[in-house]
Amino acid sequence: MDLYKQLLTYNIKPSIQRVAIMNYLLTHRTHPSADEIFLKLNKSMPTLSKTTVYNTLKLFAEHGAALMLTIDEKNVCFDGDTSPHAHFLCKKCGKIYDLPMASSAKEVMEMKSDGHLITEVHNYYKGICKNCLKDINID
Amino acid sequence: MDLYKQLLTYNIKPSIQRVAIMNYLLTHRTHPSADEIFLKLNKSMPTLSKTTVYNTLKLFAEHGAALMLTIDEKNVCFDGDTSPHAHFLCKKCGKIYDLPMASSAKEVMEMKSDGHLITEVHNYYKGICKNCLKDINID
DNA sequence: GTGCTTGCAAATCGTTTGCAATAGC
DNA sequence: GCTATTGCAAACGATTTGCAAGCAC
Repeated sequence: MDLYKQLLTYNIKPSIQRVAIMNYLLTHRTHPSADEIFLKLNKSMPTLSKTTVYNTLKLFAEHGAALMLTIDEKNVCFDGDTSPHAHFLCKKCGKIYDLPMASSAKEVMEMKSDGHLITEVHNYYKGICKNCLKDINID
Repeated sequence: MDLYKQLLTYNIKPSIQRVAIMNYLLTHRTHPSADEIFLKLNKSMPTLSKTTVYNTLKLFAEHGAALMLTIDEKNVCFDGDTSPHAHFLCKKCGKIYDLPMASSAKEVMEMKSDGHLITEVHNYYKGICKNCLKDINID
């Protein structure tokens, strides 16, 4: 399995659980919370514990294998896509969408960092998504 | 008192508690959490309740009188400065600093919003602040 | 005196911790 | 066998809720 190697490149020892969680992240680009991942995977892996999901996601984030998003004030969410991109949270339906990151956002910010060492860039946008806008217009 | 009028411009009925909390936000630009505000104000207002602090901050955020920041995964923080600017969280000392927002970040993003209606822009940066960097270099 | 605001106590819920059982080299 | 990983149950802590008392116009 390919995910095995991929975890190793991040210096993460692969285990059944870790591979399953990474696989979930990469095949479900919905920016799930730890609880969502647990609930879904628990169906096919009944012995999986919530603790392991939390431990694993934290490990992934620390090793750069996943992004930890704090866009939603209720839950921390996770993203298996670590390439630079922005996120949009719909305040109506709660979905998180990917958006392209403003092209030079990273470079511009390094100039404006005021002497701080920046290691993470998070661009969050909030509002009403196009699907919810549609529903509102119909009303 | 000036804050009285200011709250009214946001359609917020001023009360002793609300004025005190807004005053704290405007005189302490440290991006405090609800709990921090409560602990500080409680000294001079012993009857103030934590519930009121939470209610008030939520009200402020809904009326655009303050920003609700989710940069820190532990606590929601609040900012009385509602002008467009970015935030930097130091992973070592936990302090949140203000940074100028990349000049055209807002405009660029409206072009790239993919049909969603954007009402809030949050630019978060994380890393090590210049003061903590200094300490590390001395070691 | 009606409606909004406050404040207390309890509940909620996402997340973390302690620790024993287990798996992998 | 030793070390890292897992999983359960309990703890934790930030935030919310229910509701009664207080305040303002």
